[in-house]
Amino acid sequence: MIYRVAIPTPLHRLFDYRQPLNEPPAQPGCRVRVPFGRREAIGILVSIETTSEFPLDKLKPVSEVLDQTPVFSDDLFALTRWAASYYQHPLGDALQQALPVLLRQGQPARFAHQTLWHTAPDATLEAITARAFRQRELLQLLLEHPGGISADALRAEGGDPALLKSLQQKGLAQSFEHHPDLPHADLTDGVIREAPLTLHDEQAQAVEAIRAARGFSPLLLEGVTGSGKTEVYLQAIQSCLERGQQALVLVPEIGLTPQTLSRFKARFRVPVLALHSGMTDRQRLDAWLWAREGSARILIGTRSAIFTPLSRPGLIIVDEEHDSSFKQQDGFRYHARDLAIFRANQLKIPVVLGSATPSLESLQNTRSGRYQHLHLTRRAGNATPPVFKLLDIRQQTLDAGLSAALISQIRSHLEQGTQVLLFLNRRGFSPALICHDCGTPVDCTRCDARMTLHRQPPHLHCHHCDRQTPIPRACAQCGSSQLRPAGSGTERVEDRLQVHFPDTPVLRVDRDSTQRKHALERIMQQVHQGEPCILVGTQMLAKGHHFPKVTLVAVLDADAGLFSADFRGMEKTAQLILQVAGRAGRADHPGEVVLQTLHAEHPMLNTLVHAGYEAFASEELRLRHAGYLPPFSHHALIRAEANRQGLAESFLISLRELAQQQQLLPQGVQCIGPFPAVMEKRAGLFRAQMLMQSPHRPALQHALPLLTGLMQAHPEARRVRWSIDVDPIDSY
DNA sequence: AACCCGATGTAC
DNA sequence: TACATCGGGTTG
Repeated sequence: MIYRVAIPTPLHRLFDYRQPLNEPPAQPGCRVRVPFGRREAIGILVSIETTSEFPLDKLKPVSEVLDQTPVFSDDLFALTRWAASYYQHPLGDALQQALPVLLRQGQPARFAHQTLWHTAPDATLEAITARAFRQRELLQLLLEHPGGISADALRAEGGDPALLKSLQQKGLAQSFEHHPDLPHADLTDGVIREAPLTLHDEQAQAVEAIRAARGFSPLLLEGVTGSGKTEVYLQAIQSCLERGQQALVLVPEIGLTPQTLSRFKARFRVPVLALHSGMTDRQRLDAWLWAREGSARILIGTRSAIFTPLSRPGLIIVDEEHDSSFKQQDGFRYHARDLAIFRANQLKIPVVLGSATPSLESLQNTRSGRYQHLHLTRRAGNATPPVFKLLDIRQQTLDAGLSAALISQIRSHLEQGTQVLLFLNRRGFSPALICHDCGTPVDCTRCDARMTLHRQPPHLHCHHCDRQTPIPRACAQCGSSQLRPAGSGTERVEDRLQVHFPDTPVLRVDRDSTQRKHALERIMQQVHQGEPCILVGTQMLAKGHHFPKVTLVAVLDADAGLFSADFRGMEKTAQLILQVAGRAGRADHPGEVVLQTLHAEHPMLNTLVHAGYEAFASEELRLRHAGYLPPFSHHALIRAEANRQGLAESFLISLRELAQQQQLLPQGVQCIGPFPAVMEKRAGLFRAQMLMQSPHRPALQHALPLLTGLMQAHPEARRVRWSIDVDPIDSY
């Protein structure tokens, strides 16, 4: 028998091994330890063959089969294999990434075992002489913990675990292996702990539609901020739990706030488990095992949680489905939302995509009838929607990005005793440091980019490659000492606001100000006390948190994404603006949203703020259709990078020529480019890209492995690093 | 990718 | 002479 094994390497092929002697055949989906070159690797057994293309006498035997039962169930195996093929990623690497870290490292697929100690059934304190008072102390502690206690916990309570052996020899203490209990495993009285909220009409209809869904049913839940999407999720999950099934909830990277988790835990008695980056590898493996055995009933996690095994799957929810963090941006570039659709189809269960600002892809899927469209247009609790205003800043002098009109508006809101939120998606003090005598900016030596000036602490920082340098005292070009900051980031806005409003706290929220542990928590605590304050921040502010006392939201640079080279720029801008706007005002305080813009007549901005997201999306879809852009065509972006200029581009030109000579591109598959990346040099590498486009997804899918084959065999591939991004969401 | 090998460059 | 760096090759 020959084992065909997928090994985590960048190689797009599998490797054959001999079955170890005197061992029963292993099942596909099991991990195997194999010799690989001069090292060992852990691979996944993909199939068992009777023949090999490779000379039989050169096959090495598998060193060890690591699993009795496969770590890949049939459905997860199929999902991951499909994803590897769809995203043109080597199977071995894709399979590895679908597993928890400890399983990748070859640890057994078992729960953590802890050795606990307890007393023997008839042990009493009198059995120990008063002279052995340390042993008596220890026995006393054991008697206080009839359920068992670990050696470490004994030490923490002042006992000496070294004496456990003596107690054991006297027959007074015993050790046992403990498999940790699943948290919140309280199933005595049904699944509900806390009564559900009363639904308004639209919510009730949405819950009903999800409950009525049978088999594979994709639903798009489009609900404005504050319309109660989460309550819809909770009640849909309730039905799923009552049928004895499990629910998988995917959230964006920053979306997994403790509040979200505690809301699920407060509602249900069933075990709710989170899967996120803050957990230890052991915690993640335990959660994976609990999900697989079916005892974890609700799984909430980010992108990679789509690969969680479920024994009784009933419902998948993707919250904030438009969020780009569902797409992995390097290596195995899968989109968790799209894999969620695949998985729901495979498992024949409903999948709910929820968002206030759905992606155009999902909206188009509702139009074509593939997804059912559910709407929540009303805000819960009579909250009024915010009022939008485009603030024309043409010919206005700006003070660190703030117009005089905005400053006076901030003042009037603060005087009413409410809070203000300013959004600027640019951290640091200023995005450039420019010589006032000769006009030369300080550039990053490794990127085609300006260095960003930071003042807290003072240094220059390249946001593209992370290079940091001290602030130069003179211009490298002309020697002048007149280096001045140009433009403003959050630090500078914070500074100027503090000058304008010396008596009001100005709280900056960005990656820099929240690096220290609990820094963000502390800021949030201050905001929630409700005193007037000004929040200044990047997109960190736009997600997750709600600020009921904020009555004014201002987007300082609404034009930032308006004219980007990326055709998705407008969509992303609209989603971000509405997301930020949604932070403001609840119930009694109607919110006001001010967008500072140089393009107050911009048709799309006007459609967005005056007619709403659906109207905006219709218009944007019309433009995409006219331009043969996604979702009306499908893209795969071939990226290449090399350490010398021109190499990456010539590699792609050669690829294109080879593909055309060999007629590898089916009818309708168009090749656009190659062209240098928008920022050609980044982190010392010169980058180029070529776009493959087709109105017909299968045609594109047919061409991609052929292109991959060409690139792998290409002699230049030694000097050029290439990758394929299927369904890219940003070019760069 | 991780690892090896051989050729060439360079610090001492 | 010892070592670092680069290009090229291999993985069953």
